[in-house]
Amino acid sequence: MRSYGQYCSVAKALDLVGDRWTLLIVRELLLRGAIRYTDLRAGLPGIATNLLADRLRALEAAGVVAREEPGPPIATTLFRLTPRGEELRPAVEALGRWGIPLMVAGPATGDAFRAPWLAFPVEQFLADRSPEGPPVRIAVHTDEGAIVIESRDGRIETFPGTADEADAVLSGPPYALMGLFSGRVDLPRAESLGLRYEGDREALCRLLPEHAAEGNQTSDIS
Amino acid sequence: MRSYGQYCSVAKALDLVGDRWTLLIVRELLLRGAIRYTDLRAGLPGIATNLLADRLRALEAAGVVAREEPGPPIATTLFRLTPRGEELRPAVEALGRWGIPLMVAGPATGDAFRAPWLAFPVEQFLADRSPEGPPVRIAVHTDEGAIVIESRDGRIETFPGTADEADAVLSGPPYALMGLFSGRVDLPRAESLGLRYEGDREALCRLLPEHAAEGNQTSDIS
DNA sequence: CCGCATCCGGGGCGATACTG
DNA sequence: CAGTATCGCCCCGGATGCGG
Repeated sequence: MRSYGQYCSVAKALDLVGDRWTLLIVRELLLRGAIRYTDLRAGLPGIATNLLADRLRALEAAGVVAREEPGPPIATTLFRLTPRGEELRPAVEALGRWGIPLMVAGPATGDAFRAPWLAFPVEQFLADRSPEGPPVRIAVHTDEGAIVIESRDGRIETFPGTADEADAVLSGPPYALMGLFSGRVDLPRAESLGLRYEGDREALCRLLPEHAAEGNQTSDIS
Repeated sequence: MRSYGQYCSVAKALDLVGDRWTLLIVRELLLRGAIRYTDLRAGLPGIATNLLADRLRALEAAGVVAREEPGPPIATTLFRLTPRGEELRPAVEALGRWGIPLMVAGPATGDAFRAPWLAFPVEQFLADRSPEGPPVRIAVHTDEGAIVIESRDGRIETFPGTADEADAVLSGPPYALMGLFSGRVDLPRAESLGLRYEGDREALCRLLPEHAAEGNQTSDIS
């Protein structure tokens, strides 16, 4: 990209990661770790393939991304963030936090979706209300992938992929999941938006924000 | 800007502030508060005037910037961040922190500079080593503007402009100031880079990082 | 199939000139 | 002072090709 030509740390940062798509590439690498070019591309719906190659080269030159050629069990190239690239996490997370209200407002028509993107809202909204309790694991399944939400010692973490032993399994359209996570709708209302769940309801409500977890008792004195 | 079309909070944020120059405009508004179009432009060397107008319109539509028409003592328009725009501060500061190593490395030839941009490194590197002491105020003068660094109750703040009653006054080229603030060089070495100071040396060394403040005693037992 | 390179059309961007 | 107007250019988007 063309440099801003300003002796300012914000401008210098944007000289390296201010290009279109660049911070979204960093997002994918933060969420997915070491990943192949093709999977990276699948996580960035809409990007042109030549742009992805260009950006990866530029990020490599900037010391943000490293290319990894594992020996022969694996025949492919992996891309990963360098430690310096990992240091972009606070910046990407801050942008993600700022964008959450725009996401709660609902998807635009035609918006693409990938399950790992839920990590930002999850880590923003969910909190363990019984931090001393045993670790809890929630699987989230969508049409476009799955993530696992784990809480141990009161800390919430998310990972892409499925879990063998989950205490509960959530599935449904992204907007219903977002409503539930953000506390904008409660569980019954989320179900009317298409959400389904099975497993330990207590485990689920332990992590959900107060409003979303309301009515978690099958019979409750109103 | 063209939307990324992704139902992700980072992508949604970048849909609004990911355009070229946009986050630098937010930077200026964060550093300077309510400000006129012309001063905004002066704080963004290199921007094309039509782009600034376009971006301000887009930011206004996005609810990030508000246009203010003060009554007739003042005959001009002021631009300021809305509360929603102020919430971008963590994101801009995180990017600024990430960019600081690039700034410590020194300016590129031809880089423009404005004094308020020092706010990010100052708030990153400086800390009050005598938080219980009386408030201290350092004026920083450069060829391209001045800022004031204030510490009270252990908290460091910076403001654009000059101070009437400063405990010390620093002046010199940006690179020398950055070296001193970052602790890369000590006071004598900063002077050899063109830095000048007058006033209370103790007050200065109270805020500087350890290495920069070395040799702050006129006669010291080595 | 994976990881690109090439080509081409359109629009965002940069620089300058001009105006109410 | 606060923009608008204009015009190249290059970045970006989308499609296709291609070597390993």
